[in-house]
Amino acid sequence: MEKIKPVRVRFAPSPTGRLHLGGGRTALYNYLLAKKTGGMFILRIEDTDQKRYVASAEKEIIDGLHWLGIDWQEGPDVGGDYGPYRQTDKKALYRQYAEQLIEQGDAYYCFCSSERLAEMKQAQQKRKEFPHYDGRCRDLPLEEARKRIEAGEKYVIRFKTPKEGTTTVRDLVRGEITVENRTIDDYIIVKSDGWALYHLAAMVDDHMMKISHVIRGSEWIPTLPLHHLIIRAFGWDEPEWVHLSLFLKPDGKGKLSKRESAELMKDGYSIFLTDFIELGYLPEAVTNWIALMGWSYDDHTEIFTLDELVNAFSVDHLNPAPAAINFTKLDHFNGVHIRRLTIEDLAARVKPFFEKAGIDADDAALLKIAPIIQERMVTLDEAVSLAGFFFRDEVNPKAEDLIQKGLTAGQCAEIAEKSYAVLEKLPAIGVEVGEPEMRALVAELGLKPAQVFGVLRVAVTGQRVSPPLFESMEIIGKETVLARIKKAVEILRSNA
RNA sequence: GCCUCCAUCGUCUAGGGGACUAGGACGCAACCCUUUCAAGGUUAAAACGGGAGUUCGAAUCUCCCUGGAGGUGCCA
Repeated sequence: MEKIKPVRVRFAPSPTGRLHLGGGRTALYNYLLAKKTGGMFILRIEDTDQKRYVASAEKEIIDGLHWLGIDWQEGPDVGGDYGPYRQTDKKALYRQYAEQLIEQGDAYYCFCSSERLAEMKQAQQKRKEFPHYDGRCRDLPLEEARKRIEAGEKYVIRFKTPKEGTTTVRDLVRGEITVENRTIDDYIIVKSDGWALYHLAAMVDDHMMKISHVIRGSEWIPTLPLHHLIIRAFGWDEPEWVHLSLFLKPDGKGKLSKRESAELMKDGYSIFLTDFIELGYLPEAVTNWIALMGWSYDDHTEIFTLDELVNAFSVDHLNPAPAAINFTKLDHFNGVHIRRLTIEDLAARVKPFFEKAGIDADDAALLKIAPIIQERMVTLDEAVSLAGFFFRDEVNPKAEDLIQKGLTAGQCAEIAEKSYAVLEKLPAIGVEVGEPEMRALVAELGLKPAQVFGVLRVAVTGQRVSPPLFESMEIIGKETVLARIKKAVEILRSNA
């Protein structure tokens, strides 16, 4: 196996909202590459946009990442040697770098008002030109600009992109990306409020934090040449660029957006990472699922733990094509990972869902129930609908459920009564003692097993679909089982 | 509109000029197992967007078209 150099990578979300699936995957891949190469994974908060800042977002991002099992060696919460890790703590620093660019002639002050800019843009659109700054302030003498600033005029700082030739940047998943320089706008890098924009701040940070690989979403490809030009203007080393494919809506039409998320929640899905907790998904499953969208290992391996992912991960198996997310596949992964859990683990993970449903489920019982519901669950919350009857004092079966196909209420009542008689004589009810006796009864009555056991199942569990009957009865205990059968008989009689 | 990226079953994908009769997974269908529901097992249906070219040979390389996506903010 080839020896890979330790990387320094970063996940740099902006705290403007909730962490979604795409962000989670970007963070995951960064983490995976760092772990795999014995490198460093850094969390950086890009909060220079004061207007869109959401106070709770940083915590949500951290919680979501931790839930997936991702941790970092440097970040706003854990510190590190290359901080600060929050961009709002570095305003003056970005400013200083912007000034350097101006001194070098790679950037300039621009005094154009937003009104003029808007008009200009409109005119350009009319002429079917690509929208770009027309360069009015581009060649303003620096002295004059400084005087205007002293006089109190408002200004921004723009990067001076070359207007001739082409720029080529190499992306590790797509190869070379070439654009004509005239199509790269003179982007604003410092706003009139003095704050640096992403294009400047992120490049400064990546350089100062010695980032070796920038793994980010492909929505950054259009500005990649700009970033390349900025780095080159400073004379810095360029990181390796890795642009990840986008996540598309399940129908493949357009990228994920918040609009649809409310709709999704109704179906038990979400695009926000932390929602999956209450939806009953395992972090193992979500990780496995998102890891396999845009990346693959070989032509048949699909089930991975986080550690296995670390081992298997490689940037050259990244796929440039956008991927439509597929929630039914998530369901599949969740089922697989639930079945991989130990009984103790499953019991512990299912417990909060019982609590939320107002059911006081004790650990001992949970441990007994876990094995018989394990292979029947897709999501953890289903444990409640599947096994709630174990904990309820009473069960209220519906007559229509009690009555089996091809039988009358009276016949079913009789089945229940005869079953009661058989079970009553037993010292206890379970798979060993109980099932043989009941099978004998089935033969004696000349009925199908499904009919007899069907009556019993609904009587004891209150539902048509349940975990295995005799295992269930064993856990419930003889006394309760008999009481429930008795009640079922009453229900059937009154419906006869 | 303009710029850029992308293109294999419905979806996620394997594929790197001959090993392709295009493989796996989800989902779907059938069957087996079965007291329900699952899980499991077996099987089936299902794709190289179109056209040129390069080559003895193209899903793989090139070009064009088409389609899709992203960007086009004093957001990130």
